[in-house]
Amino acid sequence: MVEKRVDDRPDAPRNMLTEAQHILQDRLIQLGLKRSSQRDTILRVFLKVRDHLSIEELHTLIKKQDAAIGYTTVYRTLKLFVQCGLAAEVEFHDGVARYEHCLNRRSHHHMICTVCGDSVEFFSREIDEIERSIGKRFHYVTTRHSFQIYGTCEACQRKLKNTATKAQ
Amino acid sequence: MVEKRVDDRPDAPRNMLTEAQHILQDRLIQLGLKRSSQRDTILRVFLKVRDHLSIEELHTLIKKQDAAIGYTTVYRTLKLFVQCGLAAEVEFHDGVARYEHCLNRRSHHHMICTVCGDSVEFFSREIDEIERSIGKRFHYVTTRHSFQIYGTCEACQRKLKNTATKAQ
DNA sequence: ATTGCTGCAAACGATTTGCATGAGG
DNA sequence: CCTCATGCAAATCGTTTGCAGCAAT
Repeated sequence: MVEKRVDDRPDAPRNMLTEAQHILQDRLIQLGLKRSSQRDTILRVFLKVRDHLSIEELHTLIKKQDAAIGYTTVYRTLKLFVQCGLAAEVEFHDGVARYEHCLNRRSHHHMICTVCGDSVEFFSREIDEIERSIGKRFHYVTTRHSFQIYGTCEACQRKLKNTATKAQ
Repeated sequence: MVEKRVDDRPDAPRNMLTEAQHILQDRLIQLGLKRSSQRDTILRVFLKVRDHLSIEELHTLIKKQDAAIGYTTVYRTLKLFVQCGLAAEVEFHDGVARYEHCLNRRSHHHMICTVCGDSVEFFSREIDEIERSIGKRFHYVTTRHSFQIYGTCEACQRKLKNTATKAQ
């Protein structure tokens, strides 16, 4: 439940790391904070991974680069990345925080299988428009929204059907 | 932070309680479970309240009817209500579970002020349509979705502006 | 030098569970 | 009677915090 696709394809360009490092660096200075080798390592690993990882999953990957990095640091650093606009929390609403990087990433949403936990990404322009118009109607300054669809994926539907045959 | 509007208006009809009691009763039998005075009391209080309450808020209200009812029972009972289709969990993503009743209740969503925690309900037919079409496209059997908008309400915008005047 | 960062262990807060007892059918 | 429901206290789990020592500027 830990290995995730690592991205070495052209659409996760080498220079995304550089870009992210600059953003982080600038933001650290703005906030009066400091660089650290741990933050560098965590950023590097985080950017290599596609999709959303829990802190635990991330920590497992990070320890392969530097076994000394602790759980707490990963928590703290991911929060920092969110502040810097490098990461976004994904709300799967299953009791664990998940993060994905949001650099060069279109706004998207997730549909989650409640049986196996798998998920697919989808895009929807309407949703952004709804945020805008509802915010306007009720005089809210909106900052973000959260949208996810829950259901059962094709594979799990099949599995459930097979299990159900004798029960029927 | 506990008192909530209690509904004695015509659109929360007397017989909603009766209807809910029947649904609960039927479902209990289906599941091989039993009635109890606690479950009755919790249902009665729960239905009287509009909007979404945390377990803590609910427990406070419930204790006024029967001081002996424990925290745990409220947790367990609300889960049961969800199973029975009487309640739905509201996902505000602030670390506490909130429930609202979903009897005779149009599907709706929430926009939440991240400063004061206040929220407004809104309706959107498009969202239901998006669930349907995305589910179809990826061959998911969808069961529900979760959508909320986060931002700052009008009152908090004013307050923030006032606080900012000297900082500027 | 000063201040922020780290890792560990302990604290935390919401929720869940184990268990002895009580109530419902 | 048998089974489920209850209330309490203890356990759990993800996350946060306090703190002493280390690292960055």
